[in-house]
Order: sequence, then C-alpha cells, then structure tokens
Amino acid sequence: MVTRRRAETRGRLLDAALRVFAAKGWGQARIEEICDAAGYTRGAFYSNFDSLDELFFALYDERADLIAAQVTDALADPGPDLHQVIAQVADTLLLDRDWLLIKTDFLLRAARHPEVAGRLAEHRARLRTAIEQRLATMTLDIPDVPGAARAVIAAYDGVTVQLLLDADTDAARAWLTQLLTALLVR
Amino acid sequence: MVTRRRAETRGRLLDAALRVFAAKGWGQARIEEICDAAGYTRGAFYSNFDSLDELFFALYDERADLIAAQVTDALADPGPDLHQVIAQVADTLLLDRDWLLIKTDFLLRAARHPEVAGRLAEHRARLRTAIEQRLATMTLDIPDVPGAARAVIAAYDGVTVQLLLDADTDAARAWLTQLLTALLVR
DNA sequence: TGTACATCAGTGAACGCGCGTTCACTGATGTAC
DNA sequence: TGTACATCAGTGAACGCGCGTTCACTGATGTAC
Repeated sequence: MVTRRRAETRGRLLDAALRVFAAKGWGQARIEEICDAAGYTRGAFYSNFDSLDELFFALYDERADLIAAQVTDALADPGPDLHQVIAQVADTLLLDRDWLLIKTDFLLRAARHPEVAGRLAEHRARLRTAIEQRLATMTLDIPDVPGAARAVIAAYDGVTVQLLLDADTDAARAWLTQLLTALLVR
Repeated sequence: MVTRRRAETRGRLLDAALRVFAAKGWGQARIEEICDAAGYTRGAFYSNFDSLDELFFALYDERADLIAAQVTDALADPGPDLHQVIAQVADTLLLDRDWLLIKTDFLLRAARHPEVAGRLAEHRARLRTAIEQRLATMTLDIPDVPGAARAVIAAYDGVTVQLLLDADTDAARAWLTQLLTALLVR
C-alpha cells in the first residue's frame, strides 16, 4: 500500500523533475537540483526512485499518457469541418514547450539506445492511430489515410523544431495549421 | 603559424569527436574517450581546445559548412524537373545519421541556451536561401517561394525525427520525397 | 645533405571537485486499544 | 476522542568514484649554419 505522504512526495518530485529536465536537459539535470526544486533532500529521491533514469522514464510515461489522452479527446469532438480539426490538432499538440524539450531529449536517447525506443514508438503509434481514426471519419475523401496521418506527425515534428528554436508558440500553431492544410486539403 | 603536426592532431580529434558525440551525445561524451578514439592522451586535447564546448562548436561549424556547401552544390545543378530537384534534396539532406544526431543535440542546446542559437539559425538560413533560390528558378509557378522553402525545411526536420527513430535511411528518403512532392506540386 | 640546437606538441601522473550513493538517525504518520 | 507504540519516510553527514584540469617532462619537429 502506498501512503498518501509517499504519493505526494513522488508527485512533487515528478513535477520538479519536469521543470528541471526541461531547463537543463537529461544528462545535465542533477538529483540534488530536482530535490531542491521539490523541497526535499536527496534521501527523498532515493526513497522513491532507484535512479534518475527511472524518474525520467516515469515522467515521460506520465506526460505521454496525458498528451495522448488530450489529443484523443480533442479529436473525438465530431467537428464536421477539416479546418476546425486541423486547428484543434495544432492547438493540442503545441501546448507546452517544456514537454517538447523533454520529448526531444527522449528522442535522442531512443535514437542512441534502441532498447528505449519502444516507449517512444508506442506513444507515437497512439497519436497516429487517434489521427487516423479522425481522418477516416471525415466527409472529405482522403485517399491514403495512414499516409496522411504520418504526414500530420511529420509536420508536427518539423514545426516542433522551429518552436524549440524561436519559442514562438503562436507562430508555430499558425505554421502547423498552414502545413496541415497544404498536406490534407488537395 | 599552425604546424602540420598540429593541424593533423586537431583534425583527428575532430573526426573522433564526431563519432563519439554521435554515439554518446553531448553531455555523455568524455574528453578521454575522444582522445582515445583519436589515438592521443588527454593532454593533446588541452593543447588544442579550451573545453569540450569549444570542440563541439568547432565540429558543428565544420560539418554545417560542409552540408550547406553540398546542398548548395546539389541545387546548383540546373535540372529542369521538379521531381529531380526534390530527389536531389532528399538524398543530400539525409546522408548521415551521425550528423543528424549531433545536429539534434545542438538544437536542444540552442533551445535551452539562446546565446547559442545564432549558429544554428545561420546554418538553417543558409539552407533555406539555397532552397529558395532553386525554387525561384523553377519553371513551375510556386506562389509563395519563401513559404515553400520553409515547408521544405519543416518536412526535412519531420523526416529527420523518423530517421533518428528507425535508422532506415532509404525509407526516410522515400518519405521525404513523398512529402516534398505533396507540398510543392499543387 | 648533415649536425646542433631551440621550440613546440603531446605525455601521463597527480590533484581535487562535483555528485551519486549509502546509512544511522529522527520526526511524521498510521494503528490499536 | 485520547494515548502509546510501531513503522515508515525523509534527513543530512560521510564516503568515494569519475572525470576535468594542471603541469613538469620528453620526444618530435623545424630551423640555422
């Protein structure tokens, strides 16, 4: 049984980790820094996690679930208009620059350590499936739905790079909307 | 004056750094590991560079110049056919997974440390300009050339993510070709 | 071309700091009566 | 609801390893004659 105190400590450590990992990046984030940010000493960390990697993975899983749920949610709304759907996707995917930073750190880990790649692949597959299902129910004819879904993901990844560089979320959303329109509206 | 010996050592350290940085990533690459890979001891490193960052930046600048020159070169060839140009761009940009890994490390550094972002922005601007110039001379009418060039970059970035994950260069090229065709051929 | 000398480039042992990890401890939390 | 006790969660000092950095050194390279 997990006591309330324990769950709270774990939660605060995860929240602090999100901020510290986003700011410093995996490999530069220090255990003590995360504990400080969460208001604990290092022992609290070792009482809840075996290693920074475990914390990083827990954090990734937690946020990936959250994002996937948000996207699925946004897409479940049966808006009849493709432009509306595109705007929804753009808004939902580009919410949080901190998450994009962490996700990119994770991408690099997956690229360098194939045994880690599964987690990321799964998350991407979930997003892709949600998008596919939405595209399939559009009134518009999309000849190659799986291809179109992959194109949406590629556009998202491409715009992510730009957003990481210029930190202009509004511009990124407009840009993603424009790209998706070009890709999906023939 | 830089002696031949010195230039060779520097070159070997840069070559070794490319491999080690690609394999381990910035932040995990150790000075000793790079020196070992280059066939030197740590003193050689300190005789040629002040810090790992300086080496990393030197490496980035060197490769960025090389890639920019290759792209400019490939695009200078006045192939009359858009499809041909697209294939050339796809082949030239997705040559070297090691470079993509390092570039993505650099992207994250730039995202977290704006004072570093200039170098990357400059490199991207060079690529974009080369693409713009090529698109402008096409016989086809492209209504928004700067926008199309940015779309090419976004597609490249998006496909890069996929290539980092699955390490399938051929698939990535085919995929980039397909995306560029969808974006440029209306 | 050969020799002698000066300078330079890379060596590798030594030092020390940052940080991960451990552990005896204490105050907080939950349970039994 | 109050008290006594047991267990648990987080504390923080201490340890030690990995690795960045220094520096006295030596063999390599280049120059002068």
